[in-house]
Amino acid sequence: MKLPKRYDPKTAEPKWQQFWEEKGLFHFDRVPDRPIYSIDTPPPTVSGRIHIGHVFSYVQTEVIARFWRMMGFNVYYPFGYDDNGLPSERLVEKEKGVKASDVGREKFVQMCLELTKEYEKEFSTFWKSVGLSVDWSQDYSTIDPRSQRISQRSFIDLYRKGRAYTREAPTLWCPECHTAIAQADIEDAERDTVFYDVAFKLGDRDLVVSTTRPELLPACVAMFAHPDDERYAELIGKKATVPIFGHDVPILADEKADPEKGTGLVMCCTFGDTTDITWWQEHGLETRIALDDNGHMNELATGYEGLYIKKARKRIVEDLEEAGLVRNERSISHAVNTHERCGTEIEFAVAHQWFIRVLDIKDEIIAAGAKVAWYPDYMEVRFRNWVENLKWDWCISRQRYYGVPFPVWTCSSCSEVILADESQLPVDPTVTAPPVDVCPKCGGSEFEPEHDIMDTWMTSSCTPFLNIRWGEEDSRLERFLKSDNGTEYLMDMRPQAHDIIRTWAFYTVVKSVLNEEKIPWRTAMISGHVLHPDRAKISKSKNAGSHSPTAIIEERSADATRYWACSSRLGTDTVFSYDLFDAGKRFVVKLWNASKFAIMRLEDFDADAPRELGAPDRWLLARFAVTVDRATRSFEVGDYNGALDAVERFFWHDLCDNFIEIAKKRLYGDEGYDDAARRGAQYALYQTLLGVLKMVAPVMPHITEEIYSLFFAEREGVESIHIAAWPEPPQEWHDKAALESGELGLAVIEGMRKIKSTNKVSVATPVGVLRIAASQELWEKIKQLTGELRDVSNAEAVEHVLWNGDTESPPGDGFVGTDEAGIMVSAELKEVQS
RNA sequence: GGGCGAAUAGCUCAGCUGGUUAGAGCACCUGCCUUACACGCAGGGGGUCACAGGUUCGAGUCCUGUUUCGCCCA
Repeated sequence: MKLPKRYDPKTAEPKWQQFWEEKGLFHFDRVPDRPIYSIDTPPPTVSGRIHIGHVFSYVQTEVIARFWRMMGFNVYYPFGYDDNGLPSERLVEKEKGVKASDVGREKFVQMCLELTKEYEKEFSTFWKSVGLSVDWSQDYSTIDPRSQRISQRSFIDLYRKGRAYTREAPTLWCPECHTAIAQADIEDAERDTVFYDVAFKLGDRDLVVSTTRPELLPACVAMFAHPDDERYAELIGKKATVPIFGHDVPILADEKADPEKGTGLVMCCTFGDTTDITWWQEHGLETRIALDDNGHMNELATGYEGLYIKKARKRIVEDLEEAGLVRNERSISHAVNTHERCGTEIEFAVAHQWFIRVLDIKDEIIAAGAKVAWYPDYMEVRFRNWVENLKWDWCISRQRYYGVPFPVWTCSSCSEVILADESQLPVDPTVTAPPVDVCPKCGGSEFEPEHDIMDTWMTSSCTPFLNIRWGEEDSRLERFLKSDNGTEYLMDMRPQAHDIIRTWAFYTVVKSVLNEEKIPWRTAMISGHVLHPDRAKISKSKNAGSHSPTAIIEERSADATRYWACSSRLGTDTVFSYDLFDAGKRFVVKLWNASKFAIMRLEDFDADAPRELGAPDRWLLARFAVTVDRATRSFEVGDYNGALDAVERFFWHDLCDNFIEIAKKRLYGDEGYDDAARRGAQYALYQTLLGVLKMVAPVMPHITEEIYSLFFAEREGVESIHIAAWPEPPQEWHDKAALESGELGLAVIEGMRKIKSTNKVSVATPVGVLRIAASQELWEKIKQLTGELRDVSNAEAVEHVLWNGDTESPPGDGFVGTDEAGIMVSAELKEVQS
């Protein structure tokens, strides 16, 4: 059989993707009797464009799925879409040019559903073109009824366990999105602003405070100085008058007031920052709210009502200046907290919100995180640091529309919380009546449905539950649950990028610990980011559009792209460059060409006929055995890069450049070799090429499948390389002596090649006598290779010159050294061309 | 200010538990159309492994400090 001259990924890749899908090769339970390996795939938010960073991350983890499948596992690798929540809402508002509040809840939710469905189709098509070995029949979306049901079930369980609570409290608030948010939704941003020194009055005395938020003057409830600050010691306990607004506020002492900052005197407003909240709580201060939910001044800010924050600030500063109360102003750049979804500076609002109590169990969460094997391991530290630094319970209510509703009603007379019945789930309390007619506590019959929806992370933190169908009739908990040293875990692996350790990883651990008292996964594979050449992170919100992944896959092929993704170490960021795509492409071509040659020479290979393994064959098999060991150990701990490196080196260097060159004449069936010797070479070639294809298959699934299907599939009796068994070299291939003599032989070849290269002649140039100077001991190891050394050198004869290294060079002319100590080589070139 | 990571050839990256002369690809130089591959092959040049100390028989690898960059958090 003759393979076509060239391999064309443009036609081959879609062909194989279709083949895999039609054959259902990646279906969970295709081999139900095998042990399960389950993967908690990240459901991407459909609100963002797919960028090359996604491809980087997904490929790095998907190759591991392919590896375990070949290792004989029943791999569960689903796909999901995170389509509920604020990100999707913002997408719809942007694309359709509407505001949720104008359209109405029902209509808006409908628009969200429609648009996200469209995007999901696009996403699936794209991910198939990358060659992900996903079982598409297992896909889910975080807004689908089952996800909503599981999410609500999880909430009800947390409520019953006393973990979910509601209360009226100052909460992080986004005035743009008009909703409460959680600590994890905050992003720091460097912003330019102005520091104003504003004079308060105490009698005739000026008390100057520095502030960047003069618009919060109407919300000022106190002034603070450090207790040791002598400048203000006598003022503590007195009252100062707030400029413009004229109300009096107490002057108090607290250690959190920094004497070094500004004048050392600071105003406390309800609420400017978290310190204000602490002071407000600890000192029992009054509450003066001057901002409404949309970031406009309210009636408390007399004269400025209805103005948006920035505008109010400008006007108040003007009025202060006019009154001569601004003593100084200077421009500064400082870090502010913004909402990561929209970039708006966050405010604080006092409102009724739902929370998950986590601050009291930080240690438990940290301990659970420590039981997960993080790859790379330092990612666990990031998880721990985040949990240690938590300041808020997890705020899970959002004053939005598109998301999972709280399965909750409240008694209108006594505020008793009424939970939905399991049979009602999923439930929208605004359209469904509560499961009771009268309040079990007070007998009241009026109920108020909860209008808020849950934080989108409340559902995405359930992904292990969605995968195991937690609490559902078709629950897989029993099947998926495994334990390791007494630690029970729900799934085998969580793949994700490091930027969402604080959200997705953290919340998932919280849920698994609280709902199930288990850790969510045995391992977590944390991948890095792709950076622009100017080192900025490529992400969905920034720099989208450049390096379109669709274009890259089309131009460079999925295999080359996957090779690129596997060329940097797990967890580390990489600067985008086409260099490694090109390396991947060359690897594909080389695999094709080498296979073309091999298959031509293997066509008549009869594995059952007697064969004799020559020294080069034993050397190759020994090198192969070492390579399989390393590749397997690497893949087992998620080190795709180490595995690929080992296999590529073996293939290119050992198999192609050396073995094939050395064994060529034997493979051609040239004179001087009998059939058994030829079959020895064929055997080594067959085994190692097949093994290489298998080990490369996780990274480059298309080219390997193409080659495998053209020759190996029929002989091996397995229709696809991706469900073939991972190579397992027999013990006898681990042959130390063969390795040693092989290396010596290569040293001879290197010397011979150097002679030809120095003389600027072709490597095919005939040689008279090839002389090998070596000790008797070394020669014993080399001499079994004389036939092949003669072939590869195109020499008439090979002679041994006894030389123990006791003289500078052996007797005779033209000897060159080699990398192998103790061997020198000379060769008489027959047709020296000038 | 705290935490984590990175710093290796002109560029993009490897380098596993410390062990001869630090690797790959691109780029560069010299050759070679060799019955798989010129998208190739052979040979070569190029690195004081950020800097300064330390541990060790031995350090790119471990420890301490410094500098620069990135990420996360205050």
